[in-house]
Amino acid sequence: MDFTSGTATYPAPAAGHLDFTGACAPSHDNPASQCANCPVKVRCLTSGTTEWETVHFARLALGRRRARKGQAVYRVGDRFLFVYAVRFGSFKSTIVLPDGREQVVAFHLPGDVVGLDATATGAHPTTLTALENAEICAIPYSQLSDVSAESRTLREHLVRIAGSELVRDHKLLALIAHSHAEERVAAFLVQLSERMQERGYSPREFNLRMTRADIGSYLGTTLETVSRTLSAFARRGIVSVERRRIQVLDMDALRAARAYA
Amino acid sequence: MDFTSGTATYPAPAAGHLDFTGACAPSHDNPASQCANCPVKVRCLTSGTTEWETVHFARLALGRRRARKGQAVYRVGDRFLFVYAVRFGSFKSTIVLPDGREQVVAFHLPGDVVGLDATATGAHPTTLTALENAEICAIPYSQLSDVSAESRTLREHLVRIAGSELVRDHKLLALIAHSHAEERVAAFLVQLSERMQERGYSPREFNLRMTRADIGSYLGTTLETVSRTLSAFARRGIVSVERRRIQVLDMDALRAARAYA
DNA sequence: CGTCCGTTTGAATGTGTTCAATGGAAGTGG
DNA sequence: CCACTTCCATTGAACACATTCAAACGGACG
Repeated sequence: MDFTSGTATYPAPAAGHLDFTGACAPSHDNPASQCANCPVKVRCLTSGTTEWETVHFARLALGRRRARKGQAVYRVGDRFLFVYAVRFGSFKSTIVLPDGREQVVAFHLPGDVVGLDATATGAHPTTLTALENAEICAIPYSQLSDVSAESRTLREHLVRIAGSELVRDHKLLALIAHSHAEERVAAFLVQLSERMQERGYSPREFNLRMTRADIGSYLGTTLETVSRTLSAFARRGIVSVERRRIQVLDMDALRAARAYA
Repeated sequence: MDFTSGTATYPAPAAGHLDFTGACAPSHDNPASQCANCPVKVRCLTSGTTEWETVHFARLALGRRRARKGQAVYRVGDRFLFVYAVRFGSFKSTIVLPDGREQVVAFHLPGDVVGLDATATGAHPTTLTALENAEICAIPYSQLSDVSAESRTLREHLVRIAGSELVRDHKLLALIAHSHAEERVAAFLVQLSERMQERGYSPREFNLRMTRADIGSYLGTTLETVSRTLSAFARRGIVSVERRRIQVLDMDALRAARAYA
């Protein structure tokens, strides 16, 4: 994680997007220019579209929104109007259990497109909460649907985003259903490490932006178990844990510990 | 389940579709007539489309396929060419764990549309296996994408199908992550009961078409625990269990036992 | 400077797993 | 058509793992 501080040691994306307090207009920019400069465009909706298609895409009335740590972009039950793309910062998606507790179902990093699950009912089934100060791009879904009529790439990309989420959910399901706490935490760290690397950050050193409770909820255990497991990994020299700062000392051992893809 | 035998006691769909050995052509029917007569069309892709859109939909080269109990329609890694709609019978979707074991991620009933998760990579991430003799409709995805360019309803329906799956997965995730075995089994039975009712069958009496091992895998527990839990419910008079035949004797108690939506 | 939140660690408890054996149903092949 | 085989389900007992309850520590923030 750690998308706001400048701790990336790997070839980081142009540092401009880290400027949380920057002077960019907060909403309804021209999407063509907005997307052209967006550091995460390769992961976003426009990925793979031709120039011709980008013209159509430019018709979208995109809006940027900032979210402070702990703030919700949308909540369970909110009317579905926008799909969102993370520009920088990180988020968690949670559902509300019948007893009122929260269950984390996903963590989102820059470039992730979020909210398509709301197409099921027209209302958001999840709450999207910022884990740190962050910025997100709001894309009107009805307009997106219009534009996708004229672009096969975009049309299929929309379904592919949902499909990718399904694949991830199934892997998570398998992880929770058939592995022990240690394997879950290892898998979580490896997954995070890989996602960091994909975004140009170090896969071996990063900050967790979520609490132990969030991780525990996501992995189907308790915060105590997460804490104990991290300590155990540290004791064995696999990682170094210092509050939320994680250093992977032995990636092979970590991968071996997860026993899951 | 029990979609092949004639045990439905509720207003059942026209019995014609139960004719597994019927004389219907095995593939490449005219979709217009095929869909018009399909007993599950209200749940399928054409749901909500106007007559005008149905004309476009008729361009699709649909193909029917039969699957015997235990046969796979597609396997992990197979190239993604078709989306499938269950006509009758039931299926399970499984992923393969690194150690070779199988993990059930979904059960499918008539009208369910399956396979969109393959859009993520162009290859199927799951194996689709028939739990009984069944029939399924194969829809070429590229053609579907073409047609959806001209129908907003179909376009959004495609995304909605994936979105609905996401919502179900998240609920399953929460169930496995934060509840005990008894609640999981109760939730499974209630969910199945509701899906039976939606399809015009009795919500209080049905056959499980999957093994205890399948249920256990799906619920993140073992077959022994499933068996024990069912026995416990039977002992308390909540259900009657006779091999795979389930009778819900006290639906309120069953709903209360799950403590989950 | 004080409070609160998040994290770590300990100890006891309980739930589900694992290993094992049995019984029965269904399907196969002679 | 019967016998055999195989798969599926049930139940028991010992064990292991994670949860729960509890306390203490440290950092962050007002």
